[in-house]
Amino acid sequence: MAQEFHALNERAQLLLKTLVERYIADGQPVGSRALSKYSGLDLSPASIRNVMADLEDMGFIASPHTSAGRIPTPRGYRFFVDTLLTVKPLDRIEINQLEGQLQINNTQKLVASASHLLSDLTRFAGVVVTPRRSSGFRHIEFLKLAEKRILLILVTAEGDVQNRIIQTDKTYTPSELVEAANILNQNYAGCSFDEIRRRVHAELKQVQEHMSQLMAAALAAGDQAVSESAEDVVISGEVNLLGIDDLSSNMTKLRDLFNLFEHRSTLLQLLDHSSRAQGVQIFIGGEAGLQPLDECSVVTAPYEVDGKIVGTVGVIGPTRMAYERVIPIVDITAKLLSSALTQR
Amino acid sequence: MAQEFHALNERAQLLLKTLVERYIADGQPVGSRALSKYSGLDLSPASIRNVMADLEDMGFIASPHTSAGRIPTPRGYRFFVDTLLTVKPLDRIEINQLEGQLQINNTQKLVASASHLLSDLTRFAGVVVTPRRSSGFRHIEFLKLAEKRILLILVTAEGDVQNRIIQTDKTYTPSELVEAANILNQNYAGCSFDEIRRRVHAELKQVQEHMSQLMAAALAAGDQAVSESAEDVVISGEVNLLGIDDLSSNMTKLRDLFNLFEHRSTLLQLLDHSSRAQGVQIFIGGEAGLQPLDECSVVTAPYEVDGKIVGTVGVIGPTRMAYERVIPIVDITAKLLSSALTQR
DNA sequence: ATTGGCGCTCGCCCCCGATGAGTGCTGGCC
DNA sequence: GGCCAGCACTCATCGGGGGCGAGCGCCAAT
Repeated sequence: MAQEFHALNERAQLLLKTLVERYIADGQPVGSRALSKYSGLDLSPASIRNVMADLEDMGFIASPHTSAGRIPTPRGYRFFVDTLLTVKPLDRIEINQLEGQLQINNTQKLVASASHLLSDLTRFAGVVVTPRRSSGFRHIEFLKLAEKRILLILVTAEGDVQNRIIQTDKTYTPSELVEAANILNQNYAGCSFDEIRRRVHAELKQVQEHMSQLMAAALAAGDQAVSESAEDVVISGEVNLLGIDDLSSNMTKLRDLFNLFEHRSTLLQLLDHSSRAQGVQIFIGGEAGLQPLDECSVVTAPYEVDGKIVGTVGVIGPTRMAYERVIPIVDITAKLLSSALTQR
Repeated sequence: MAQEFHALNERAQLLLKTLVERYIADGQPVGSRALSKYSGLDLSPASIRNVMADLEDMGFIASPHTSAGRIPTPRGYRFFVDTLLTVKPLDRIEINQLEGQLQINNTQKLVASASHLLSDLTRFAGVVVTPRRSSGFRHIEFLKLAEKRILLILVTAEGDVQNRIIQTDKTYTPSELVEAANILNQNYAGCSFDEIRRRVHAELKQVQEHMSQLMAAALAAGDQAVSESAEDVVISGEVNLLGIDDLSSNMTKLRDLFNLFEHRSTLLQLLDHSSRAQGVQIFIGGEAGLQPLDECSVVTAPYEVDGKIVGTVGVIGPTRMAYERVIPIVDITAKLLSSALTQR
């Protein structure tokens, strides 16, 4: 009534805040009585109801049915996280503990342990988009496994190791393999495979026919190896979501959600989207445009190597999650991952 | 009454068989009327009921409540799969199709695709125990990533590639790294790390101090890399189990089940157990001694390399599964995997 | 502007009776 | 002795009806 349309006065904001907090804590629709008790304001339930009606008109809250309390709408959540939420950063000690949990054996394990960290801490699903790989290589090696079976080992510029088995027509001697690897390593380390292919053609006419065959195979394999695992999503702790009653009530929704987890590519789009911005981003409900995420929120943060964003970490949980806890966790994990990757 | 205690006459067997088949097909308790219709025998429901009472006394079937039909007990299932079931092997064409689905890039991918194959075909969860690795190595290599950061690449005897990053105290030159690798490759390829450690101590006193430091680090890393990923379980298609109403009715059980999937080691015990025997093995319900598998069956088969069993493939699904379909699938997958691994 | 009061709406729960599937038993028939 | 029609009985499921209680909107009084 007397409420302006989009502006929320202080009282309304405080009430919205406590309502969202209560709902996140309890999972029960919040009524005017409860709100008058917990808001700190000295108002009777009746007055509260007036404000609640306004909040409902403005689309911040809704009631699931006539005689229940109110619950936040997606828009209500959004306003909450954007302007009402106060996150307290983790203290130094906790951060140090987390740091110890990150395995730094190699990139794959590092990424996996970051994902586990997220899911363990939040008790939701943790997700990490693995670093985008450059298309060049740092080192290449051929190893003879058997007649006409060669193991190709390829170290990317980032220090990741790829490997695959090549079937050849011809039998190569170990020294031929070493020679081929040497040529590639000495002349073309750091180049993209496309470039190498062009230059090998142009510059190495003198290279013996069978050697160039081997190299072609290597390049093709390298191409594929790089493009295949170009970017991937690591998810862990999906199990945790089974315990969340917000989600597990709708069996079909739950299944859709888990199907989404198997469809890495769809998820990747969403998460990639977030790596354009800096800092923690939050997608509430279907904001991402994915139905299975109806009742979910995704909290993400990009991580970087040498100041360049290379991937995203995140948490997927119910919309009704303790944002003030999850946000700093995601934030810190991204930072820890950044620094762990930059060191190497 | 007139029924001998443990022996089932032909009629009883036929009825048990059709009962189990009907129940597997419908998921509904089977009553005497349905059984008299589908058994092929020309018997009235009343007569069927007599036999059913006997079957119940002997513990092969049970009724969930007074006025429902009967469902097989675990013991009933066991008898069914052991002596009543007729599996028809897949025909050549199907097998060839499957063979095409197995990626043979490298062992990890091969195992992963085998697991996917199983889950896709059965619409249950597919599981593969990765091959046990021998503790020796085929090839080792050090690569300098940065000052005091060395990438260790280790090719196992089976042709798998492991990698990890070593932090060193001292800065090594690339040629030192090559030299160290050469020493190891030329003298100790194929030996276990324990053995190498002893022999390096004894034989290479003359090796410079800092070199032996590097090697110690390498050996430690190698040890750990091998033992860490010594044996692992790859699961895929867990999602499929969410759709099975036998399982997803009990939310808590479902959660227990998914928790089991995260506890690889527990699962490993069960699956390892199966790799002692030859051919397809079936665990019905809690036969494995794991509560979460109450209403599940596990169908497994070992696979081999060069005639030696090295791992297990399997399917985890509801006890009420179409065994005559699942069994040949698991069987064939194990054989395909064996041959794919033996080739290399 | 705030608030106590009042009537109203609904979701939840429990009880109840009807329905129907399936059983066990009995007694007669071949 | 095996088979089977008939019958009484049990019990899960389903839909309807009533009581309960939470919470709301509105209004009149302060």
